[in-house]
Amino acid sequence: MSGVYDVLKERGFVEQVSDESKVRAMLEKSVTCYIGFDPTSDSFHAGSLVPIMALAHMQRHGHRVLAVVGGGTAMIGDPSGKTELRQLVSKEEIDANAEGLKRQLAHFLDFSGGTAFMVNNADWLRPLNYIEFLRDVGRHFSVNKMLAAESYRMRLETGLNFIEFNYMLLQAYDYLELYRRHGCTLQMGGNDQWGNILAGADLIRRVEHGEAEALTFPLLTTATGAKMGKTEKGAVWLDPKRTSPYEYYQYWINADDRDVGRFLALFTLLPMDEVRRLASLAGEELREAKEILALEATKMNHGESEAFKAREASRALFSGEGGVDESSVPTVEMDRRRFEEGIPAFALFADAGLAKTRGEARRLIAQGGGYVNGRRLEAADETITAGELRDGALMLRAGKKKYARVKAS
RNA sequence: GGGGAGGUUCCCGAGCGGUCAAAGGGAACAGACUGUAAAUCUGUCGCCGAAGGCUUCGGAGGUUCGAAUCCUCCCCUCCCCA
Repeated sequence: MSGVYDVLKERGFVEQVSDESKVRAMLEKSVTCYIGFDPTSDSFHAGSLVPIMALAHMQRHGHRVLAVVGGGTAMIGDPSGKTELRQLVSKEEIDANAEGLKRQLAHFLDFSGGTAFMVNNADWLRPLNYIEFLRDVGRHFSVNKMLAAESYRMRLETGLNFIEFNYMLLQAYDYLELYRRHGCTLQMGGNDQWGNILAGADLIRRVEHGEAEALTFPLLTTATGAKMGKTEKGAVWLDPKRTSPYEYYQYWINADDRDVGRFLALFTLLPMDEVRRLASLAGEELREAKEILALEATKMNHGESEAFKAREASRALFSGEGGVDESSVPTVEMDRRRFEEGIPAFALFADAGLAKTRGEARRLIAQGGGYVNGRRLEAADETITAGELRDGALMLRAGKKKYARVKAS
């Protein structure tokens, strides 16, 4: 169990720590740590992988980890790092979402051995009595201090309402409650949570005279400045129904050169020696590193067999045409009669999801970015007929990288 | 509660009675170049379409031959004062 701290540090997980030497010493023995997650959706996306991987490391090093879903706080909305009031979510939705999140966490954490737990802060937040809460918790908070906090300062310019202003108290109270219930002495989170986490550690000190620490992760952006886990098409979800393993794999293999080393360290469990070797590859060779990154990251989330399937599909599609295990490419079903009648290419692309509108599909094809079975289309209104079907399916390609298989049924 | 400034297409931001589907920038998409990377260059970037049509400028009404642009009411945001 020794050395998680160094592992986390070396792999790039550490942005700020409340007290480095204390935390390091604390982690020599088994501790209980927690990270809060927002149940505003029933799936995580790649942007949440840093905290998830951090928990995975902690558990692997013999610590107890708590994944806390903010069933209570999600009803408030955390203002940190946001410029606008967040959408409030209903209770029912939150509870259902929490279930989905737990299933995904189970790919990274082992919930069976009594060293990983999922708890919901709704359990203690919802029954709270306002008056008591103000007396017991509220009195420990200085408004002056809160206003000075980085997380609120930004919002002070655009406006912050009272409900959000309370978020810090609730999250601090979470930490206190977890300290009491589970002996939790380390809270981790994204760097935007720094203020909230410290507030919790502070509260524990004041109320329980206990010692609790804080550790934050860097907020990642890609080398081009994009948010981690976002693509033009939206978030990269961990849920295979929202982002297929193939697309997930593609997200990683498309990583910017400059991100490869960081990503290998953060999102795979490969030994750091290997990570460093891969990251030092230059030029075209770096593609090998990206392939490993994509494979390993996909394995973590979707398991080995899906990861290998995704790699095969990806290799086949990008190494020229030819035999592809087409089943791993996103597939859309379409009525066979439409092919028998003949379908205009632009309609086909739009309906297959490769373009949002028919107009966009027209443009795509007109600009030379539309392919059917590897043949570049000349005109957007070209008619595609059943004669083009191969084994009852068509392989469509939009631009260089987007594929879709259309199956006639 | 009083006073002021605003809400424009994904974002920022011009427009302030016709020439506006709406400048400019960013993002995004396609092509060329490449290594499924970046950078660069070119093109595209409301919806349907062959022409042409249709729906947009916070919401609802109104004035006008004609409104994103003028008027009325409403909603929302920010600032100053209470």
